[in-house]
Amino acid sequence: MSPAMEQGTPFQRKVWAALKTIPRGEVRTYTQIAVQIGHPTSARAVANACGKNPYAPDVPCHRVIRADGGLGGYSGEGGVEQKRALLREEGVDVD
DNA sequence: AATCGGGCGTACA
DNA sequence: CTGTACGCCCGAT
Repeated sequence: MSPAMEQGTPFQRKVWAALKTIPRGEVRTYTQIAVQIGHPTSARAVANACGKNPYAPDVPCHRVIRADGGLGGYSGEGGVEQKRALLREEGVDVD
């Protein structure tokens, strides 16, 4: 495990765990993740957790999109641009 | 399509 | 500990 992961908040750990369960080539919405970790109303908090996750591919935050089908954003390098590229490589149609 | 308010966890003063 | 500001949001006007 990465050392950075040991410092995350309890909420963040749940989010990361959920993100890791996303199969390659598929995407999940922030709301879905929120529900999966037991916080159905904390979609925004989930997004916040992801944004504070400048971590390695251990946590595929790029596989998380908005509920309306949009990509949302990306705090990682390359911004939403990189996010889109990754999804497209995994077989996700982002147009 | 654009705008508004609700709702949630974290960081900081 | 209380209050304020913020974010990769969401659903309803």
